Amino acid sequence: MIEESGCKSCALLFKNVFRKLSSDQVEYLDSVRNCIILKKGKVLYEEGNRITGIYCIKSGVVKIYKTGIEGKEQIIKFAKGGDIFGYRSVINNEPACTGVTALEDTLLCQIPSSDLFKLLRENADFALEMLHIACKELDESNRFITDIAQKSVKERLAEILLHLKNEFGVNNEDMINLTLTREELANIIGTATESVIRLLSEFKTEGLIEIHGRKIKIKNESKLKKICNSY
Amino acid sequence: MIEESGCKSCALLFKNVFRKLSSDQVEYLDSVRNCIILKKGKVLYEEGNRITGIYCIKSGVVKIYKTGIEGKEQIIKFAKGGDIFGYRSVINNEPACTGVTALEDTLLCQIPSSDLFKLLRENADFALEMLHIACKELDESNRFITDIAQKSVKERLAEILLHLKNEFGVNNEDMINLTLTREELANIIGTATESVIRLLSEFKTEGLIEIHGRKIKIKNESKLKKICNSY
DNA sequence: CGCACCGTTGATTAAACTCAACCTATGTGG
DNA sequence: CCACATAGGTTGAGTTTAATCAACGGTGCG
Repeated sequence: MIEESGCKSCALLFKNVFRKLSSDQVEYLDSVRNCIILKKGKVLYEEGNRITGIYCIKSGVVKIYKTGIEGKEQIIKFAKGGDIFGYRSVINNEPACTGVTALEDTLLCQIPSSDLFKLLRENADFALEMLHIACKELDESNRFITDIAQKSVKERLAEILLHLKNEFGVNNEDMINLTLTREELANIIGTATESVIRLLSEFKTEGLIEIHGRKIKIKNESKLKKICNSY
Repeated sequence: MIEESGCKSCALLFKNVFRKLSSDQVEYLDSVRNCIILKKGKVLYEEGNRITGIYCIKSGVVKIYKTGIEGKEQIIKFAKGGDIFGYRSVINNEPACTGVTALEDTLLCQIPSSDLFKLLRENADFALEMLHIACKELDESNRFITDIAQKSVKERLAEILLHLKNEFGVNNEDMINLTLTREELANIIGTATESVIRLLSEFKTEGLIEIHGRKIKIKNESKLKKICNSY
């Protein structure tokens, strides 16, 4: 299962932030990283923990969330194969401002902070690429603010379904390749679980989606797009 | 009014991102920057515009906002003396994802993109500092998401008043040093203008704040903090 | 003067939350 | 193997919150 052949032969190397590293640097990365297997449902770290490096996902999916009023979870984003996370806390040398939990069995590598800084200092292209990623996330967060502040729950749910399809794709039955509980869906768009349930069944009644347990298939994408008012 | 003595003698140089530059680099910065005076109410750029460099504020305040449903403005943040903005679009080489308008007469410098990249490439400390700033903003945006998603309008208004006091300070009469219209306040917290008006007068009735036109004084900070459930 | 913008208030409506009950599947310990 | 607990899902009723619509007053400016 864990064919740990090293970063050099990692299929994701050429797509992710580390593609800017020299081959010597990739070898260095290989020598300092730690591999972690995180079983579905397991917590990698909690908000407020000190973390000692950034994480890079080889396979699987995690949710990244903040804990708000009375412990209510607010999902900020997901990370999947090739994505890095945890860099905000490392760069700013602060405790984690989010918690991370696996949604599927997940294989990840940790790169210790000091080694990350070493690489950032000796490779300007790599540093620029990191900056790139941070700016991209910033953009996404700002869009999200606008959406939550201005759209109705219904519009947001339609949008998040389209977004999940886009980000995770579909399986051979056209089902979105990420299964979330109703509560998790609610914790993305910032609403109550019951509201998600009611709206999902409304979408289903209108023939926009198909539901099989936690698997969702989008049947009428253009109508969903009309509902969400953007995308 | 515009004592343009150059970056080297800019009082803000030692507080902002450029403090990591060498003195040669500061001189270079000085030679490539463009100075802009932006009168109160004037638009610097609109969402979707191509911008040719990043901006650094010498004095004044601008609001940075996205345009959402039916043109409704969503204020993402403010920028004041020493702050930089516009770097997201420059770094990612994309059209501006926000608009910028002066809330007061504002003096700013523009640093052309190519010169920014030159400095980022030749000075790792500077690049790290930029990364730092981006990560800090990312953190703020994520907190904001959680707030908007989970808090009531009342809680959010209380919070933003405390936040504005913190960020802009108060004048000799204890009034918050930033004057916004009721609509602008609504466009920060994502609500209707009328709701802001009603809640402000409620806070006033309860003796939490004092209102003189657009000037607001916080009279009972601890009670406001209780209302906003954090801070 | 008259227009435009801002602020305010009241009445009404609509959206979404909360609470409560109940059902199902799954897993656990006796 | 059964009894029970737990977690997730669903539905209905009632309530709360906040948006919308409408009217109106004040202020400043060309």
